[in-house]
Amino acid sequence: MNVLEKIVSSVTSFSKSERKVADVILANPQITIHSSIAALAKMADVSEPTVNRFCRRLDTKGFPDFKLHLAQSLANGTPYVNRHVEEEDGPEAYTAKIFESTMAALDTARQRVDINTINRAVDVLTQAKKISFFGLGASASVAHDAQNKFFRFNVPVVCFDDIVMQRMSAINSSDGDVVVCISHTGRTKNLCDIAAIARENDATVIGITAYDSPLARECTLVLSLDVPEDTDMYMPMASRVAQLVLIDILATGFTLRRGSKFRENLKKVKDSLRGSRFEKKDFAN
Amino acid sequence: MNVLEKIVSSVTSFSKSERKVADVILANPQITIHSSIAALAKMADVSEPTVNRFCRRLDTKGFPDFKLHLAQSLANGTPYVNRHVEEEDGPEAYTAKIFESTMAALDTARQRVDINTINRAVDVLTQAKKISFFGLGASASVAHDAQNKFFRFNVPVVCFDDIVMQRMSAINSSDGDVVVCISHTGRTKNLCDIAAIARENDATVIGITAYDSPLARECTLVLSLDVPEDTDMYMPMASRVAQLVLIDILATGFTLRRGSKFRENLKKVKDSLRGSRFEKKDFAN
DNA sequence: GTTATTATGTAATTTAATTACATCAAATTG
DNA sequence: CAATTTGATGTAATTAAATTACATAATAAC
Repeated sequence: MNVLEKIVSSVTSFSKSERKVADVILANPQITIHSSIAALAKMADVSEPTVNRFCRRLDTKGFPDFKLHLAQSLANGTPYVNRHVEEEDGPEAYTAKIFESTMAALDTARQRVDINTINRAVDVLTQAKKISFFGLGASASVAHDAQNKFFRFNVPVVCFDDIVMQRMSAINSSDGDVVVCISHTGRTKNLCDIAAIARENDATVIGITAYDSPLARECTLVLSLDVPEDTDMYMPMASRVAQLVLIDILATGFTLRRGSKFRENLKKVKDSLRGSRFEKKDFAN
Repeated sequence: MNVLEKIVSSVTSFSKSERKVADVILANPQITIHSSIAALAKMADVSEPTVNRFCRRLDTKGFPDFKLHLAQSLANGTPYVNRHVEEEDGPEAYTAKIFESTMAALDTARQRVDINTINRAVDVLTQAKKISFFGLGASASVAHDAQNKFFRFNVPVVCFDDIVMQRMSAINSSDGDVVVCISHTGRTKNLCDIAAIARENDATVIGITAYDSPLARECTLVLSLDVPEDTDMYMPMASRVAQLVLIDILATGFTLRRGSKFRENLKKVKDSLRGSRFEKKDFAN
């Protein structure tokens, strides 16, 4: 266990002043390693020996040694601890926490995702006559993003965030069509209906959703992420980022399957933007 | 480039004594980080100031700072490197690479983001009469996502991905309105226009875009991320994830600024979904 | 309410690192 | 080849940083 994790895990056993030190260090680890013990003590509003004692408590020889350990922890790609945002957090604290818990979520997702299913999903997608992305609420923007990626592949892609359009589209689907339903919880009734309708019409249904959810049961293929979500904020955050990365992975798999000459296609799409953009050189100095 | 690599690469430019120091450090890096400057000087059979000068030559502040850098170098290969996807990668390989480079991008973004600007952006947003999110292409889905977050706060929020609607909306804006323009490159002409128009009409314009881009120049406040993007795929991936996390941060800052009773509001919004969802207990086993 | 224990801070001490300066070695020039 | 300059290196003094020892305050136990 590295020092940062150690601090987080033993935060309860700290005294009041040590807690202050821990908070400051966790909020600004980068700054800490470039600070003297005096500077850190001042930031935490404690005395220098308190900082020193804090270091010893974490089994380091002293402050300089502690900084060494801390530097190594930070270099190790940082421990992605899922720390919850709290009422009294300042901008530094909540910014760091959100970045970290998002990274922690991606780390979990990476470990849990089933490569086999991804591969099968890519299979299905590359052979699709038409691809539809459906999501509601926060998942709607993930669906949009997916459309933005897949339309480049010269495959008919649709994306609806309107439940009526989704229904109509699902009813019209047929063999060879792929419908991707996106929902973190997998418990949105309307979307479950869509999945069921699409399947009745012989479409292949891929669910980006929770394993063992009502939606999952309606799907041909389930890409489950099972990312822990900080529900204190009542907003989907990390889960949606994980979904997007999954979309990236599917899109990447798609292009790789199609081979290198297909990549030129993508370049053409990107190049088509040229006229609508300011050239980079105009602003070089 | 980390310090160890730097030592190796600049070994030719060292003086005789500096060379001795380099040799000792490269031979015993682990020992070095736990040695004093005196001990190291003795090992290398040079004077202490020589060691100090050696450290400075490597662009560190001094010996302790050098040890810090060395410690980070030794803390073995940052696990989250931005590895590019290659033609012959199988599903495992590209899945891992995309997860990793996304995490690496977030890590960079976290280090580069300016907390002060975030704080000011939150300030501006909490005081807004109306908030508009504008993006085009891949950034459009980020704008949608932002709308999905901010509409919960009981503030008028609009989001357009249609350039005509954006224009009309921007012209209608006035003092107290906040317009958030999202663009990775910051070089999309249409969006720069929108920002300019909004500013002419006294709106505050926040840009989530590249620092020192044409768009950035039109903005009141610039939230720059500067995330490295794998352009081989010709699709925005990591940059867009970083933008989303930034939106999460702004939304979180917003709710924290509004205090705890405001959080109950969010809960209400979430609870409103109850009827449209299958209850969890129905499926617990 | 008193005592013991732990936590924290102040001031002194020690240790480490840096600076300023002196000396030496090598290179360059007349 | 001697003289001068430049750069490299070391010595000693100085400054900065960290640690220790001790005192005081807070807390818990009796």
